[in-house]
Amino acid sequence: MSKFWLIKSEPSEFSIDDLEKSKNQTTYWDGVRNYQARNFIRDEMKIGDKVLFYHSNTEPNAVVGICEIVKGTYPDHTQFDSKNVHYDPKAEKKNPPWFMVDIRLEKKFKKPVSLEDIKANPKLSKMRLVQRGNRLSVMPVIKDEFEEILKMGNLG
DNA sequence: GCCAACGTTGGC
DNA sequence: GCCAACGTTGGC
Repeated sequence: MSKFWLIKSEPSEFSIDDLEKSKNQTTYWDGVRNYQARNFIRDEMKIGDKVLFYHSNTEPNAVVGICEIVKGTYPDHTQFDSKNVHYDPKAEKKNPPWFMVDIRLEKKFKKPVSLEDIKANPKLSKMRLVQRGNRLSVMPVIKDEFEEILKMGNLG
């Protein structure tokens, strides 16, 4: 039974177009440095899970595509790389704190589903994305919400 | 650019 | 373990 997720990225850092241009339209999802998000990645994300790709801090903020997890959780190598912005000097190789998965682009929305549209849809009012003070870059989404967003993006 | 809402850090 | 100070996220 696969699960559903939403992951955020600032398009200036890594956009869905960057993912589209990546080899095999696949990338590793590095740089998560929040324990709650880490727990989702480490403990719950599985190959075959579906992921909404969300652009944050941009105009418009929107879900821009769907991805699939194609490689399960493994240590995020950037935590050990002192030249990387995500370097964590406290990370120990024997017991790495940070993990990542690989995602592959499945579909890019022709019409992105904007945050505004999501907020306007009562069926989506319980999504963590629209709840107060939410700052998680990785969050679970329930099946009904996932399918509703697909419909809104004309992919249902 | 502002700032609310968090998470993290570190002194005690 | 408390909590003030600080840093970050991310919508607006």
